[in-house]
Amino acid sequence: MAGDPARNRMATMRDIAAASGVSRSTVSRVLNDAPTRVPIPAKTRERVHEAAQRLGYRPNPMARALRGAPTMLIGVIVRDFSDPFFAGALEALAVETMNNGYNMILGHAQGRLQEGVALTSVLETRHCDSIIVFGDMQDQPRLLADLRNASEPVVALWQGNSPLEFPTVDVDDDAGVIAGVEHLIELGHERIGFVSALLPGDNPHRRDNFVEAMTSRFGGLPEGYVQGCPNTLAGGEAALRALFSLPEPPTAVACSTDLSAVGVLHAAHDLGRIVPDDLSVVGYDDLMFAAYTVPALTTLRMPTNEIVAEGVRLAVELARDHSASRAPRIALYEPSLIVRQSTAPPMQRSGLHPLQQPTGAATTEPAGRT
Amino acid sequence: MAGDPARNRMATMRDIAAASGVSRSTVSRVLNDAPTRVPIPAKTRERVHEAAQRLGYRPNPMARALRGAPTMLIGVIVRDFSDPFFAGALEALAVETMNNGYNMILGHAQGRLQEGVALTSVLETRHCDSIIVFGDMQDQPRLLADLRNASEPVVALWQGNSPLEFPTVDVDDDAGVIAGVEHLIELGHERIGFVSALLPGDNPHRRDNFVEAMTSRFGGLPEGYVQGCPNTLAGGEAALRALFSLPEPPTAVACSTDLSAVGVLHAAHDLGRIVPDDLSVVGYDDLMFAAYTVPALTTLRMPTNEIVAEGVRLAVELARDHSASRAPRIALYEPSLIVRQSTAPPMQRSGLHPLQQPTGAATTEPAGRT
DNA sequence: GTGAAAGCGCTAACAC
DNA sequence: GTGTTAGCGCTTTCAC
Repeated sequence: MAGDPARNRMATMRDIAAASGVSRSTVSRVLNDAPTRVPIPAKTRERVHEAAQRLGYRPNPMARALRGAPTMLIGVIVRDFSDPFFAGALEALAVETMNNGYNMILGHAQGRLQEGVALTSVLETRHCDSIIVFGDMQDQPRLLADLRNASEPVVALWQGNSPLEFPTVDVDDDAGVIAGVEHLIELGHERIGFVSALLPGDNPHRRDNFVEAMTSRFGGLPEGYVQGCPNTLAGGEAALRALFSLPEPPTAVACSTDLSAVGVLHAAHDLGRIVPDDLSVVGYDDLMFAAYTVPALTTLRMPTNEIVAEGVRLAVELARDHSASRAPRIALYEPSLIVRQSTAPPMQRSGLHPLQQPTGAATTEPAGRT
Repeated sequence: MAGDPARNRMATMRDIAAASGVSRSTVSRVLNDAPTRVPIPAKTRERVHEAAQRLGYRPNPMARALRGAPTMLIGVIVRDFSDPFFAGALEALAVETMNNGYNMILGHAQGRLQEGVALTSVLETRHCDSIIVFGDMQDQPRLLADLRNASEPVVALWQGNSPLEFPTVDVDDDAGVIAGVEHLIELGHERIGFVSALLPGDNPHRRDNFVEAMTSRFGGLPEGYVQGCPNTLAGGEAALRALFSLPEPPTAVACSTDLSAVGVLHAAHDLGRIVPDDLSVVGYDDLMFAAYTVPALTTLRMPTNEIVAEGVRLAVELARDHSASRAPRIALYEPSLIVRQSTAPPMQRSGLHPLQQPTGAATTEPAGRT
């Protein structure tokens, strides 16, 4: 009665060995196509495979891992994926890890925790072959320290301008911000404001690039032209209201994220300003929604898939090749400007005080089907 | 020379035993606070703990799992999280699993594969204590069959109207659709169209509810008033264009997702229709962006956090209590209507052919700060 | 050509 | 009070 494997138990090599009349080692050799000095006869292989098939055998990854085999798991630590940009990048990551035969195990570094999170509370690391850190973690010193000491290789994506501690893949924010500003300048704008949506823990890298670009171009920047805000729709909204309450508001606004840019568009609409006639807006990220805002948003698109692919490639390489260099280094990818309907030359009414009402009738956007 | 543990190796119980002069079993007992007949003296415990601390000991989860201990991993199979709704729900899931002391391991059911995906290619299941399926998987029969046969308990969230095969938590779509339609009817609308954005593999549940509600209310529905489309911004856009090319277009449109509703708003704007004056729009999902569309979208909000919490609770319960019932059953949660600025009473110009140009000057939305 | 045996790190039943 | 031992499922020498 206790002869065959209990109905509920997963078939093991022992079961196959019993069923096919060979020993466990032979089963292992056959199933793994292990190199063997003298070939195992086809008949034996046949029997083993048949039994494995019939019993629905699947190797136990835990037992393999215990013997040092890779778990084929990549740990991903994410700071905050309510951010729609990260949500999109995360999907790319899921697909890419799968294409490499890995699964993704997700840890969530909730920013709210006071003292800082320990790695082990975010991710049971010893499951993973390597770790990908996703987003800026500068306000999680404890976590970073744990990562530094982790035995698994760590790869960082979109680390902002955190100090370079791991092999890193990121977007070239200098080039992106400059491309956005250049675009506005070419259109004839000079009074260009900046909405600096701060990701939690992020240093204002994009903002600094903006200030530098404007300073080197125009020799300076009016007081109040850079507005910091949280990276939310409401944040962008508030920032635009602040910009428009300046004595001489900008004719164009560059935003450090599309999320804040959508808030800016909304606020402009509320204030009765027509985009792009009264105000040009440039975003950053090219979220899915950017093409469908009213009007469609001019923005910077990062090569997200390439960045993610390179990150996964690195993570896999470091996991496989224990001797590969884990030295901090960075690979940068260029964003590209996507021009849509939210940018146009400034209207010629330089003398007009910006807080005066704009002309009464709103003009309809050009339909612009893409 | 080979005395102390190799520099690079993770400390094991054997090391602690050696360092503190006790046996491995004692170490295990102390570290796990195992119930013991005769108490272990505080001094011994002290020594063991100290050694563990000093050596940076952390238990090897693989070894534990091999002995049947839970892995504290919940597998999550997601069909498509480019859908912003799923992205949001996924974050709730990540937080909730962490709050329960679990990590989430993510598998992505890529719809593109011809034959259908096998569970094992999506998720190395034997890592997980239980599995949560996220979204409708009807077009993945192979995957569903594997799930049915899986030894881990399976919980389904947002399964649409797939046949009930697992313990399931979902939103009450009947109530949601009816609430949306009732709202439009109360405003005075009678010509109400429906944009049925189809999630991949989804049967048109929300659509059927709509048709039923309208039929029972008005005795029928004009030809072409239900437009199917893919669940994308472009899909919603195309659907609205189709509705407006009907001889008698609707004065209001209910959409089965916010994503399509944003496309509808965009298309209305392109067509020179003012929302809500010329057209009322109701969405479904209350995406983060819904409050910031132009104009802000009236929509249905699901109690996402509650649904997710219940799903995780179930998954954890089934993982812990092997004898708990895994019988298919469903828990439904009610969505609630969020009224914003995209709905209003229809304009009184019933005779006007809807393809005539609307009045020339666009009227500015009421600012409506919330 | 194949089997026996050891051991990965941990736990639990059973000694002493 | 604590140590010994066996075994979770698998791989891998080594022996026959």
